[in-house]
Amino acid sequence: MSEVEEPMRLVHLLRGLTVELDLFGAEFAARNGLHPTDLRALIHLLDAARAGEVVTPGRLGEALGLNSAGTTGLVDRLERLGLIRRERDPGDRRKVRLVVEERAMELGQGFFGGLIADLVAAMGRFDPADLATARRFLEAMTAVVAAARAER
Amino acid sequence: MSEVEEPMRLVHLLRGLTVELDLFGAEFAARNGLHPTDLRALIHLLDAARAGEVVTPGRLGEALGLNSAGTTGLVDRLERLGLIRRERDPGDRRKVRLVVEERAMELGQGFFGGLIADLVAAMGRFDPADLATARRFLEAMTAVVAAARAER
DNA sequence: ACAAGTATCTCGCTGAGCGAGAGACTACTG
DNA sequence: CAGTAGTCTCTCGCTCAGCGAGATACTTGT
Repeated sequence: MSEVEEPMRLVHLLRGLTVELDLFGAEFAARNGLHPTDLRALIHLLDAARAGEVVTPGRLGEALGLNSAGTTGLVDRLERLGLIRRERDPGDRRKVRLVVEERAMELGQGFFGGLIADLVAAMGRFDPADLATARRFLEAMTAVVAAARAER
Repeated sequence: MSEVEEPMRLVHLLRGLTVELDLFGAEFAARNGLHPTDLRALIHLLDAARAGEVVTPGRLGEALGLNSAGTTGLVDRLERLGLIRRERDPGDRRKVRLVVEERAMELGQGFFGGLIADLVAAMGRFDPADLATARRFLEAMTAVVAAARAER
């Protein structure tokens, strides 16, 4: 194995993996009458809910790279689908809290649940030292991409 | 480290990495007056060109999940930007060959070039055995996602 | 009380992508 | 070989996600 070939092979693997994950997400979204943006929003909202953070339309729009008008539309859509609910923040009445509904959790479970279980099962076939190596590797790659993004 | 925690941490790392890569791509696309779809198309076309494969609008649309009308629009856009050129297939005159222009290669280089160099440099700080492990890991995860996609 | 700042929403618009189907060409069948 | 079915691409009309500009409602500092 040449010293140049192996890294390139890994680069292509990384790209291929992101493509597969994107397609998986897009197909899941389409099957549930969502747009890719809706799914990304849902993921963001569920992550925040699990971390106990309050999400407002402003924060959500910023995370997804939408302007305020687009964000209002997105929130309208999610609300119409019964995935979230708007609630005025009692402390600062300019703000709106986006509350995740039960249905959204179930949808998220349907999306992630099976895939995560499969991924974890596949990881079970690696020994702990290898998983630690994989983790170091992924952390290094993520740091590189994040740095490239920040600098440009 | 618990036996359950480490895999979940890896799952989140994988997701985080794909998010970073997506955002990187989206920002690059926006800066060059492209839509995310255009960039995905460009990547597909460059991959095919490197592999010496002929791409037609039909194949491209299928790869990106677009219908024929959307594909025509996409190809129009890429042609207008001077990234590709349409050529009738002399063998089967129903088909159109999408020929990648020099400008597209340069754009692709601008997108991938720097990032790939950084990724490869970061990989250089791992020893070959670790890279082999990372590769096995990525191949396993890609296979899981591909299988999940195929089955649903 | 007033000005400046912040969070969200409304309005009108652009354009990506869809469904339906037309047009051009090829391949199969009797 | 004619006729018909199949394939590839494109056109037309439409829907709707997301944008820019600005209105509205509320908060904060003076």
